[in-house]
Amino acid sequence: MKFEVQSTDPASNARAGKLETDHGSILTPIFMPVGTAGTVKGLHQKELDEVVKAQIILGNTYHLYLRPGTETIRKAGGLHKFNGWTKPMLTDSGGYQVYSLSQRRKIKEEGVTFRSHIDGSSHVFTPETAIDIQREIGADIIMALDECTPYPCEYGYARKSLDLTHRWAKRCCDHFDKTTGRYGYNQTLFPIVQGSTYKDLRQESAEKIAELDREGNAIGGLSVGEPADKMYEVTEWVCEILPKEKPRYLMGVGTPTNLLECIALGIDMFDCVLPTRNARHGLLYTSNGTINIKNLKWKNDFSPIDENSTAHTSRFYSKAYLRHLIHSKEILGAQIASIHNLSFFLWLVGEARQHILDGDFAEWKQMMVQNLDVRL
RNA sequence: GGGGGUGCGCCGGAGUUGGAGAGCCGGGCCAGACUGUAAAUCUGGUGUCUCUGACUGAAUAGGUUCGAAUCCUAUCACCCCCA
Repeated sequence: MKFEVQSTDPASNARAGKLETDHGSILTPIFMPVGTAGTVKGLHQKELDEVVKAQIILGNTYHLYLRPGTETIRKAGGLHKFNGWTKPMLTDSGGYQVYSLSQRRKIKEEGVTFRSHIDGSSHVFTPETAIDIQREIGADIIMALDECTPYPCEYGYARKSLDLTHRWAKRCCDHFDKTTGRYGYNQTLFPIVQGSTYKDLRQESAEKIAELDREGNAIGGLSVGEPADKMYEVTEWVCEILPKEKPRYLMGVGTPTNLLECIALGIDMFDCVLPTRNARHGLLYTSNGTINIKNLKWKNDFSPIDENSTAHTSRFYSKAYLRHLIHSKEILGAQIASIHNLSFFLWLVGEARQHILDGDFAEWKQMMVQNLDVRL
């Protein structure tokens, strides 16, 4: 993998870059649609590529391991072959499930034991098996196993958890370096900064993670319920320490405003379920604000969903029709709304990149942020 | 035309066989939530008002009774059977 910072914004820490993988290059800053189970819910790969213009998508180790199972993905020839997405992919390690499925897991030094949410069976994920499984899934960028801590998190627990995450990160790196990709292209491993909302822990973590000297670094444990200002503050502490010449990935973030604020702090990569999940639940993002398309006020509004959208479906179909589809729980509604939101997110980071290249990102961001959180 | 039955919430169902319903379940509807996806999910609201409390309410109009959704009479609507 190669990463190059192409331009830096004069008035902030925002940068535009290019990340090259064996499945193609990624122009940053970038938003990565989440496709947990090997699919970005509701979209064909063709739509993801040609309409949404996604450059890289996510998969999830825990979910793919449980279903369809590692063996099936190996037999398919890797996840790219299995789902037909030929561009770059990234897999999360299962570290987020340590947080989201906290009722169903036990953490030990060796690793995490999950009780499957599908059939209740027990499965042990260690740093080593997390790497092995991700080698078999075959994403271009794979993640270290970490513990994503909740918010709020007591200092004592955050301290203990952070030390474990660091030991796991080291084991992930060691195991990664002893193994190779099985499908003939390169993979790269990103370790993850943790430390909850504590400055000393975050700074220590950023230093330790940077010392591992991988090709890119991630920030985890944010967007778990803390106020947005706290998220920005932590991101700022960490970005000051993580090397500038390597990509910085802020995991699980976020809203359009979150994206712009964190790009300004020096983040290059984002992923989040918000655009797809909220789309299915009827919340649409536009440059003028958000729309709850289920609201009565759109019942007879036959204007386009978003005349400024890059997606033809959002210019073609009306608000009233989409409202009807979502209300009726019609599959097409989820599809149109998901295409809409993802198109907007990809448009937004593309615009951000262009404004960084043009040198007026900071002003543009200030203007955009005024409207993004308005409820239309 | 004759006989029998049933009527309460926006809809469907349950329940109430003289003793305190603004009241059960589901749906609909109206809102809200959602951030490395156990999520096409979850939460709340859904008679009226001057709203920490009141008022009205069991098809409609009367009647019996201390007390009626429940019993009686008439009317209306719907369903079933017979002609």
